[in-house]
Amino acid sequence: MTGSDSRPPTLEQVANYAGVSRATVSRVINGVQTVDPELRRTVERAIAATGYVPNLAARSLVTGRTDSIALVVSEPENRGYSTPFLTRMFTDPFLGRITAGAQEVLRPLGIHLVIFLADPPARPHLLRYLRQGHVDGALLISSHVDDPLPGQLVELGVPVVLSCRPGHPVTISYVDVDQWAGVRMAVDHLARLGRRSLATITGPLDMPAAQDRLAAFEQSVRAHGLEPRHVEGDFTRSGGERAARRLLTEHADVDGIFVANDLMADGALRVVQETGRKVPDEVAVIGFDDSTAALECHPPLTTVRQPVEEMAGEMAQLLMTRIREPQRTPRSVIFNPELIVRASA
Amino acid sequence: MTGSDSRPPTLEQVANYAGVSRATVSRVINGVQTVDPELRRTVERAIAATGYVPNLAARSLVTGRTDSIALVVSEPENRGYSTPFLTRMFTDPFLGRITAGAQEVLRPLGIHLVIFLADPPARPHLLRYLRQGHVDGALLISSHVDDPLPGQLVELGVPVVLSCRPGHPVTISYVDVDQWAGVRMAVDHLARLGRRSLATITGPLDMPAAQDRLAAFEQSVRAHGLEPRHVEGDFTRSGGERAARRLLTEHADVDGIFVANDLMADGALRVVQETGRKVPDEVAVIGFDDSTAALECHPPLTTVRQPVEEMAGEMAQLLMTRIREPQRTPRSVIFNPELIVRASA
DNA sequence: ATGAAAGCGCTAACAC
DNA sequence: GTGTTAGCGCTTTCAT
Repeated sequence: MTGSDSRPPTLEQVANYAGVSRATVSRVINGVQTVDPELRRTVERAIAATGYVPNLAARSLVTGRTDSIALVVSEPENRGYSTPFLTRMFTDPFLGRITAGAQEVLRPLGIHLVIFLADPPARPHLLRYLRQGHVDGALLISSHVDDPLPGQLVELGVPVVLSCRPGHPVTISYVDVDQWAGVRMAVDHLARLGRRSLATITGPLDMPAAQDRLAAFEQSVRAHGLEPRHVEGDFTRSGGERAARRLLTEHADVDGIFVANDLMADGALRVVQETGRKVPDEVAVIGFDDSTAALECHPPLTTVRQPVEEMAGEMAQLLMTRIREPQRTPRSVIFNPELIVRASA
Repeated sequence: MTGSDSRPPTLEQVANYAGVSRATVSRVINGVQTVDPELRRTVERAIAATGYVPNLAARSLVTGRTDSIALVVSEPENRGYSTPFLTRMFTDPFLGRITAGAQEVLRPLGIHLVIFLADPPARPHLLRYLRQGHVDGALLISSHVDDPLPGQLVELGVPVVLSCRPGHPVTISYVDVDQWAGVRMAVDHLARLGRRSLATITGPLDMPAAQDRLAAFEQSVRAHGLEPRHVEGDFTRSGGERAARRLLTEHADVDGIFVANDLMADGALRVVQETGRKVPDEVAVIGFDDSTAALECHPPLTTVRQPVEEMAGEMAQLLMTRIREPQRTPRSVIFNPELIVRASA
């Protein structure tokens, strides 16, 4: 059946071929148990012979479901990043872990995960895409504090789960790591190593995660009777280099640095060593994430582990229950971080 | 209209609201010109008032189109990579450039681009997804030589364009860079610098692009009367480090290295310098891609530029014409590379 | 320029 | 356990 027929075979054609009704074929396709085993085999042969594939649009029109959900990575506006959005997304192992974790949960459910990268010019498309019912719901990653997307989606009635605490209060499920606990672990570790001149390289301070980590850093450092310092970075490797350079210039005496993600920590590590300082003896460095980048650092990076895969899996689960029971009030889940000690601190 | 109605408004409801027929509303929605301007405004008001959004499934059922295409990144089997597929995909800036280039073309056409990462466990899902008509066609990235996916898709009648020369001859459009020309530029440059002991770090040798670059390297080096050497890498940064370590052990006299992509070149650069060799004076290093990673290398990387964004744009264009005119024979387009000289060679 | 009506391919009641 | 039937929401002839 090397289909040169202009149109693909339909349920009806399969039914005719098998000498049964459309309903029976439909039942076989959908795995309904109440079908005579013999008839089922007849139908299955007919399906194979005709090369039949269900038409999704038709099914979706009647069921109202699409069995696919979107993983949306959104950036509300172009800030002064040196690297374009798409490059950043495809340079940080973070997204890969999210995808893997979500797929793990979705795959057994027969749900497709489609990835959607929404930089500013893509946003109108994204909204259309989601409103049109291409997907049953969305996992939303990122979110600068003033990202309007979460609100818009809720208003549109699209089931959504966020990847971290929303910037503004919205009635919405989210999953996050206990940022404060994680940062405190890092700071305590630095203090335990006897470091007294502590600084942090932050993420973009318009992102909730970056804000949380900075606030937690400052409080934890003060709790040790020390004076916190910080430089703003942008979560990229080269941003980490730049920030470290600035930090070492402004505060040459720093002996412990908490970097808000592993990618920047990698960059910072390089710069610290280029300036002739030994890691970890003269300057200890701790990252955040425990992504693959942490292992590729020289020396291997001590870092605060986020269970990203698990978190993404939980997001998927929250979303599925939200899709199934839209009126239930949103739940959120906070995960525990863990300090992974390697060679950099 | 904060829709607490269980079902979203339909065309019919808009028509009733506006006091016209469904056909007229449909025309307004689809921008058909033959509509009285006044009526059009009435309809537009009705659309706004009801908060109407077209139902994609219904439209798609009748038009047979979905106005979205998939960007599929496929890996046929798990080879012995040290890094998992998803991590690799989200660590190499390559995919981001592909996405950007494709979006550039697709966006003005109102076509959505959805990304689909297909590691081995996801493949059955992918096939179902594509067969079911979720998308009008697919841009297929990657392809190990024995990837069955291109063939399967062609057989299924899914319009496809490949990102590089297919491993096996298939009647299929593809876009590629002139690998031979690019590699020759790199080798000629090394020779011009007086390097006589040349080696290459290759990609996984089951990928056509890696094979092409190795073959081209060997021929170009021999053309200079020199003896080519090679070590197999895996296109990742840490793979580049490992390969470079092996290379320097086996051939301590190497003074020029062509690395099959920028990411591995970054790793190689690090290792070369760790062993006390100066770059470029003692060892010259040239990469391939001219991705953002090239600029972040220390020193900045001399590399062979692939116009990835343009190539992806061309892929999108080829795919769209293939979708519109399925019977036309597939066309392929080869792009010219360019040597970007920076500090590493 | 507008409306009426015929499906697109499928699922889900409902009858048998 | 199987078939019949009524739509799902939209586009698109075909009349008017």
